[in-house]
Amino acid sequence: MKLLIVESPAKARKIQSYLGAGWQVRACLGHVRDLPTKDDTLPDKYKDAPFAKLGIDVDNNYAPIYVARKDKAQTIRDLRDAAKSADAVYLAADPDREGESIAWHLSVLLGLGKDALRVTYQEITERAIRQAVAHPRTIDFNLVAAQETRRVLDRLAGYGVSPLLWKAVGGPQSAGRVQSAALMLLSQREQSRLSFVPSAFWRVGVTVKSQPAFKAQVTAIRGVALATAASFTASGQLKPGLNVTQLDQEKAAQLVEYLNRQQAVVSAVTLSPVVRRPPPPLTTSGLQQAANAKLKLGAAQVTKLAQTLYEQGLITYIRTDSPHLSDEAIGLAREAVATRFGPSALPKEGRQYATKNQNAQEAHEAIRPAGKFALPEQTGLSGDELALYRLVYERTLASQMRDAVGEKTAVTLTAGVVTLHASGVVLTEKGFTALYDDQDSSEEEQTLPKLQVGERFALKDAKAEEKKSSAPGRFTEGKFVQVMEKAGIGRPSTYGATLETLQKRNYVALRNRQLHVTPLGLLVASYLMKQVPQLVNAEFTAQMEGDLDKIASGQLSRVAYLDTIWKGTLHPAIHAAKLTAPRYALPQLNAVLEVRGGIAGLVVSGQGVALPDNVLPEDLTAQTVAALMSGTFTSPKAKSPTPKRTSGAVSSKKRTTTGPTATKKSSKRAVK
DNA sequence: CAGTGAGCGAGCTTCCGCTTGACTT
Repeated sequence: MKLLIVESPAKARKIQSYLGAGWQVRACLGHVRDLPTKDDTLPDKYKDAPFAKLGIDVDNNYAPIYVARKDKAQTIRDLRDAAKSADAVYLAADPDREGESIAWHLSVLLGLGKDALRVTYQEITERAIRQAVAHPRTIDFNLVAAQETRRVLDRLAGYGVSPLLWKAVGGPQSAGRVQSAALMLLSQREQSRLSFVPSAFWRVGVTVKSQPAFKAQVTAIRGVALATAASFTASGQLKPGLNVTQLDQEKAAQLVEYLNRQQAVVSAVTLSPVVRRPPPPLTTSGLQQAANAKLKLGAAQVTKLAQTLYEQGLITYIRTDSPHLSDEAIGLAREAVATRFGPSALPKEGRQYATKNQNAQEAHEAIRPAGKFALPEQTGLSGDELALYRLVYERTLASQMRDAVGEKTAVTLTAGVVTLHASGVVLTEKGFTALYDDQDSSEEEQTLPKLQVGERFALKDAKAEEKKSSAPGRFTEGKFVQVMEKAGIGRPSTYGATLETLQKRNYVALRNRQLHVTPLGLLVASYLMKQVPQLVNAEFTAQMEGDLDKIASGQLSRVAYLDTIWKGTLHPAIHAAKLTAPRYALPQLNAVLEVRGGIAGLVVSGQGVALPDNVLPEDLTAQTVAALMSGTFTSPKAKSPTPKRTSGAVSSKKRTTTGPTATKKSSKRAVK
């Protein structure tokens, strides 16, 4: 009897069915050993070591203390028993950095030694599995070193910087390579919104009485362009060096009257082909984004639903960064498309998609229907589960369908001294959009008639409209998962957990499905930016990934790299960091955000007041600030009215606020 | 003398990434 150990139980069942008798396939459920946490009891030799809590002996080549994970005690016992009675043990954790590490930890726990048998495969088919077990290799210790470097760095950074926040901010705060970089991205967006000054401008549109009629916008007067949102800076000024006309209400009204008396002459018609490619098959971040946008589901809920679909064998593994489809999957998808839309809906060859993500590890396939591609209505699912399966199903099929093809028409018209523009798109071949449309349907483009240069039309219904430039929008959970992926922060298995941590710490809160940074979050981000800028820099992770690759290929030593980062950068910054409580000025309100004992407060002309739990920066206006200071403030809208759709991650722990005396009660450690 | 409350000081918090059930609310 041979024992094969994989990570996931679902995978184990599948592979067991391929290998059959003579093999026992078991799952280890991910990592089995880790650095100690405060709940772990250490081996006697480390009990009194000064680095026991940190779990890393920095002065001894950053040697980690590894302990068997408590939550895996039963799993480890089972695997040991199985290994004892096996003739050979094959370690088949996922083919990536973490998987190689898991294989090594297993080899230690099961006493398999340096020559333990390691196997990897890229897809789960009988042929691929048999091929893999026929050609085992040994563990790649450089790759294991790369993982250990990542783990050690994260512990050093997290346990090094978090205590600064305990002292400067108070309360159980936290910082880390991933959560703090994510908080910084959100905080920068919130700050640019806070400082944004909207600019008003007028736009004038008119209906052109052709057959059929269409709408055109005024773009210039006497050759000088009209101001648009893009003409203004974030501080509400016209961009320098820009020659534009800025209408006021009166001038806009004059223009409306002028246009209604004019005829327009077509002065230019530009036709250009439009080709839209289908979106790629789903990855974890793509699923989060699509389910959030189309089904209004929160990150935690998408994960939960997708996990149940995975466990029912309806879709493939849900934590992946690869859009790759196996040949078998492409065949099944093409078959399903042909059945539904006929063979003409398919391109000659199957489509394969490459990842755009530099940090992708590509240990798993894209998220797609598993097995025989059950039709959504045949799955027996209902509600959100059905909707999510349908999304996966349709995105997979769409990725194999033909491009949507059409033509874009752009028209310029002249009406006296006024220049007008109109454009329209006509799809001549619907392609994949017959099944899945990823364009926002609210931005539907109009259809223009065939027009000739020199044609003349009357105008009617001119309308002037005041518009305002708007600040960059906040992120939804789905959108932000994509931002994290693009920045290389976090992994498919942690995007959701990072969002939960930020909410649990009360740095970030969801309102109307948008991620807001809380006052506390602004203060923490501003403190970290000032004292430990290296940690909040999104580039930090990207560079780390490059260096980990060098360690994995043997070009860089683990100790040399950790010395550069820890002794050269992070440790000096932590050592020099000031422990003063952060402040955040709100100049428009003549107010300052401060923090005492982990609770954000507002100070106006020497008077301080603690902010209630659910007050967000967007709530802080002259009126609310006055109400807060006079004690007549009532909390903004209570919890979201549709709790089913919220992520479920929001901490509901009640804080007792200390009222208007919070500032007076300043503790000395927050000052010194 | 017992009960109360202000004031002080000690002890605590934390990271990221891989996987699911086994727990309680």
